[in-house]
Amino acid sequence: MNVRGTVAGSVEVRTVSTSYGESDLAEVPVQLTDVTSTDGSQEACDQTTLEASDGPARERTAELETQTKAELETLTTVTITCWGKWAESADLLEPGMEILVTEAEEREYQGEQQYSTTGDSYVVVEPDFLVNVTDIRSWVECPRLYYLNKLSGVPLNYPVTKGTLVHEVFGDLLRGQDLEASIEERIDERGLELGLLGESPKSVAEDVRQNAAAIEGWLEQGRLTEDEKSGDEDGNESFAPAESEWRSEQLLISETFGIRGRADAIRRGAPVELKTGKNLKKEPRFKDKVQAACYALLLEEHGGSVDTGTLLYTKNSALDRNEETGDLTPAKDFSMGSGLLKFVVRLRNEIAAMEFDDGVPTGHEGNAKCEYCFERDTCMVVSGRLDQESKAGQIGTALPAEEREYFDRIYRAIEEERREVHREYAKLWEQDAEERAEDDRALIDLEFLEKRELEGGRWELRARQRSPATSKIREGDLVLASDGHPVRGEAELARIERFGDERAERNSANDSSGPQPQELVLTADEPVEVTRLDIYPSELTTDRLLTALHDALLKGSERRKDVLFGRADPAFEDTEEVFIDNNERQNEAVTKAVTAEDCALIHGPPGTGKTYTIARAIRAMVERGDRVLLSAFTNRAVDNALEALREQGFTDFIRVGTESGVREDMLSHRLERSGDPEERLAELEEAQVVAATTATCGSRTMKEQSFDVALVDEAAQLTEPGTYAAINLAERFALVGDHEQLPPVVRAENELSESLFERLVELYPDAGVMLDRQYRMNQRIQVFASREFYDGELRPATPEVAGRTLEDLEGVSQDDLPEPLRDPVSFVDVAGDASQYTDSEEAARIAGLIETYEAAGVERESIGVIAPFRAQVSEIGNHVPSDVAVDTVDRFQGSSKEVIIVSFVATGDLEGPIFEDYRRINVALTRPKRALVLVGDRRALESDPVYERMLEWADR
DNA sequence: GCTCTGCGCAGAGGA
Repeated sequence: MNVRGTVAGSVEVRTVSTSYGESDLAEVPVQLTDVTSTDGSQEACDQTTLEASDGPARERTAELETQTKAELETLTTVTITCWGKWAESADLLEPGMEILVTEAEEREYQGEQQYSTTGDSYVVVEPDFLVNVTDIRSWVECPRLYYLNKLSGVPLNYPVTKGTLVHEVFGDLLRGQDLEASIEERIDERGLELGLLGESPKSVAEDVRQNAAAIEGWLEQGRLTEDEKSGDEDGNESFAPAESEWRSEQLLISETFGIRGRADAIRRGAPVELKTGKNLKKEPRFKDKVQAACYALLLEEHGGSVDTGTLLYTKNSALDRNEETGDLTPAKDFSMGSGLLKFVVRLRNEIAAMEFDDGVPTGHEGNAKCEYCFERDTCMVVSGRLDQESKAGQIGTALPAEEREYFDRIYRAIEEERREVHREYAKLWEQDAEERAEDDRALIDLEFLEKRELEGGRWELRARQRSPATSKIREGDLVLASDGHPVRGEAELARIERFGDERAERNSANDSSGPQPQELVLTADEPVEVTRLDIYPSELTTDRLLTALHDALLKGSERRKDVLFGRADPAFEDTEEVFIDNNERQNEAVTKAVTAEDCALIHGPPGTGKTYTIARAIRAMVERGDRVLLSAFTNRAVDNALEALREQGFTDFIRVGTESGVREDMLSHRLERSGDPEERLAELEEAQVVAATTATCGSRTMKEQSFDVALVDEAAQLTEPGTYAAINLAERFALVGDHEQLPPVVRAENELSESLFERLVELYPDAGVMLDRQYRMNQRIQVFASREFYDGELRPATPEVAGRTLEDLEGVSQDDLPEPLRDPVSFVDVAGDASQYTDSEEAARIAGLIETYEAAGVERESIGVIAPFRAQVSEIGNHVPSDVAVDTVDRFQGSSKEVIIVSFVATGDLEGPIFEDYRRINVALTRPKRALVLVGDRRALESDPVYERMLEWADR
């Protein structure tokens, strides 16, 4: 049986003598959460064990969860005895951690129920924490390596790029591709990367060819022996291996062992790992064996039974005949006993236990000799700066206490975010399909339509929704495509190429028959018969935040840090130049941005011409000879700023980003990754202005770039390390934002929810400027936001803006509106229904309001509806025509409409963070130009002072 | 409980 629970006390480890001799054991007090029988017959297929574990045991878990804390404390804890080497893993446990023991034995001892490990058992610490195979690999070599990779990332270097290329070509060969065609294509794809490395396609191709020769020879050899066995003599020219024998690059997740990774290849169910190094020894390198053993464990959970692995060292050639063995091939087969597999799980447990604590790791070295280590310098610098003990020694001086304290704090906060990502992974198997679909994290019950092999051996897969459903899955996303279950079934990492059938979209645009079932087109390495798609959680963002923090604190200039830590005031040059002559604050903002020697802060309330100001500042910087990085949290903001630049006649910029992220009208400026290395490099390096999201600024490519100035928009929506990702690349920086609007989106409540922008604005009021004239709202609309959020400083830029009404629009007559709606701000009292996140009465009333405005001549496209919850957004969507924009507050930020209707979904009380955060209401109320209608329950709104003032303003 | 954008995924390796 499998036993799972939460550690409820301290673990006792001791040595006892048994009939087999001395043995270690650890006694772990555990509060059981799950006991699953595994003694089913051998024939039992995966599906039945699956159902068994979803049955009574799950119900018991649910029962436990609903019990009160007090009740839980009185529950009896049981003892799990971990024998032998498992005592080492048990010794890592701390109260609160989760433990899973497979194939455990149950017995009664002195009236107490006990469990213990058996010879077939595995002990898994924190099983929900998925550890990467490559992390286990570096951990076994030296735990410091694991930290260093995590903290500072792996920079661009040729050996790594070459290794990647050889792997890609290997995969192509397995998929039956022609060698030369594959090499050419793969090198072309990495044009930009090779350009940055200063490599020519010709020499790289030669390198790859040499490595590939070893692979081809080996594949050919394997094919011959297979042919002999099967008597097949069809003389097939291609090296394409028999389909059933091989599988390339499979992503595997183990919910039992808490491991995930992608195997290079699988041959007859056993892992094959490719290494582009040379190894003339008889045995594979130990860390390589460990890596292969990880994949073996993963494959075993997916129904295989694995006892061998193969390592392919492609630098070995026939000339390198091994002295000892006479071995001619680059391949080394080795057997994997249960001892190795268990050792691997214990390594994995060490990482999982260490990551349970989210503090900065101190790190300890393995037995490897530091003098041979390629990471030695980085290792010494990190130990020196963080004042950690190091066998290799330390370089540099330790960070001052306040910086060290800050580093620790932000490190923890980022790790908390990472943990949230891990919780998302766990949900892949903890939630059932319906729950995931309800959470918008999966599309289920898809109808598989067809698969089509593409050139290059990949597959195009098509599926269709049986009924319309919403999800967070979008075009360009990477998803887990499965035939039913993302972890237990056949699953493959796939990219969403197209989402939505064009025909269906066109048909639904003009009727209100509601949403149509959508058609999906995906691409993947293998032809999965897709019936379900799950969002694939990614740690990429947290990884990049961590390296941005590392770079800012450990590698950043002292002057920069003096400013960040409040030890030196930002300095500015003098200038008499006037950049904008009709708006004093905008001119001051551009002046500050251009003359800043450290940093400038531009506070831009709604409609104050932020984007225009940014574009003007960039042009002025370029004129002074500066190379400028333009960045923002979202793609939309980056493209908006570029659009403003283009409107001002400036087009010497390059947009770096993904094809699906960059807006269509900016795609012509997008830097392609593929092509001629020198051309790509020139495009990037010769651009005066480079624009990318902050996430992209943390990419390997962008980290190779340097700038004079970084200008960051939407800075109030960025976490501190998120901001560093951009400003680390530049000497000076200017942040533009509004901390009275939406804060950063973070999963966990922590330090990351305050932006660097906000902190610096408070720290250095003199380095900042607030734009105070807005070009959007009728004066009456603007009053409340100005008073409530901007100390009354916000005012209309011109009399025209102050006095704008619907009457100015062509074909609109205010006389056709009912009296209350003639005022630019009005309130509609709706008693509302009792549901929590929707309100159908409000929705119906809003539909009526839209008809009223339409009757008065207002076009549907000029009207927007804002609701606090997505549920209400779709409720309203069911009531109103599809050409009226209906969205959440968050997604409306940055845009505006002539008429805005706000649905408050407020009945009874106003509890809930959505309403507590007044910044949200600021955003909602400042979207309209000419008319604002508030729809909600007066009594509920009056219960809060801010909303009460809002009503007074609307009532006037 | 609710809001939710990004990112070539994971891994590629030098003696």
